[in-house]
Amino acid sequence: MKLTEAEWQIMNALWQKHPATAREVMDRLPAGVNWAYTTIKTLLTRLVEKKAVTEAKHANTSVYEPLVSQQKARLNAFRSLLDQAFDGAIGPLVHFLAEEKQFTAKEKKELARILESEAEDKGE
Amino acid sequence: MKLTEAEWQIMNALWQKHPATAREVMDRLPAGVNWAYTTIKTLLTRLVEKKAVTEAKHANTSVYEPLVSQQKARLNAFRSLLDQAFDGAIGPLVHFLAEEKQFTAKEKKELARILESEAEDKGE
DNA sequence: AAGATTCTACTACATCCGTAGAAGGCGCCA
DNA sequence: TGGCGCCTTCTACGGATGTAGTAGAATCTT
Repeated sequence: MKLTEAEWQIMNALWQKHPATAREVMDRLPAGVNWAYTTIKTLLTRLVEKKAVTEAKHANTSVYEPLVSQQKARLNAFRSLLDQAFDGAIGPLVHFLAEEKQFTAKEKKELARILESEAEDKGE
Repeated sequence: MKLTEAEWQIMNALWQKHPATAREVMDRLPAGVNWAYTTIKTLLTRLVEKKAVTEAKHANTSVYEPLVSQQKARLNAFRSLLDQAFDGAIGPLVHFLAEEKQFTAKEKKELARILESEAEDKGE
């Protein structure tokens, strides 16, 4: 289940609170994304076809609900990135993050801390 | 500079060793990617247009060289993922990784260790 | 030097993606 | 009851992407 960029916008809005109507989704899109209402509808329809979302009618209005969890979608996206850009392994990503000045020491420390504690929990 | 999936394959092969000819790139594509020679050429041409790669002629054969470093491309991809799927912040990614059972404790520990040491180096 | 091999440039084409307009249906308000 | 406004479904369309064929030029091979 690969989402396109535009579809991510929709899903992000939908995950925020659902079920939701197309108009609600529209209102929750980030400022700067000024799509026509029908654009949202088109995207939602495509997402329904893709089985990423369900559609239910209430009176004459469709109400949408995510079928794919945010966690799952994130995992897919993360894996794809790993496969595509980091040889499919966490090692190279780690390396990259370590090299990367773009992230603050604080961010890195936080990441490290959480991962560390997680690792402890599971015991090696 | 956004690379498409197919383009990543080419770039990955090119970063491995360069300059390289189209045929060399072809030979280095992962098993399972069995594209026609002309497909590779098309992709390389598009990458040249995008200025992600340079092309130089040696006799009648083109030799290609990446113009965009792997590090840079990775950063772009990583940032895109962050923006698209993780609210543009490292925090949610951290959370996600922590939740995610998909990664072994070992991987997490490694990630943690490297990030930790990096953070130390820079001092907070 | 002729045939085989390999390149290159160009063209092609189906599908996907972003983005939306048009036209018709339904409920609400004056 | 005639609009007004919102909803729906269908259709569209240009540009990006994946994937490759063709034809002619250059080069190697014997």
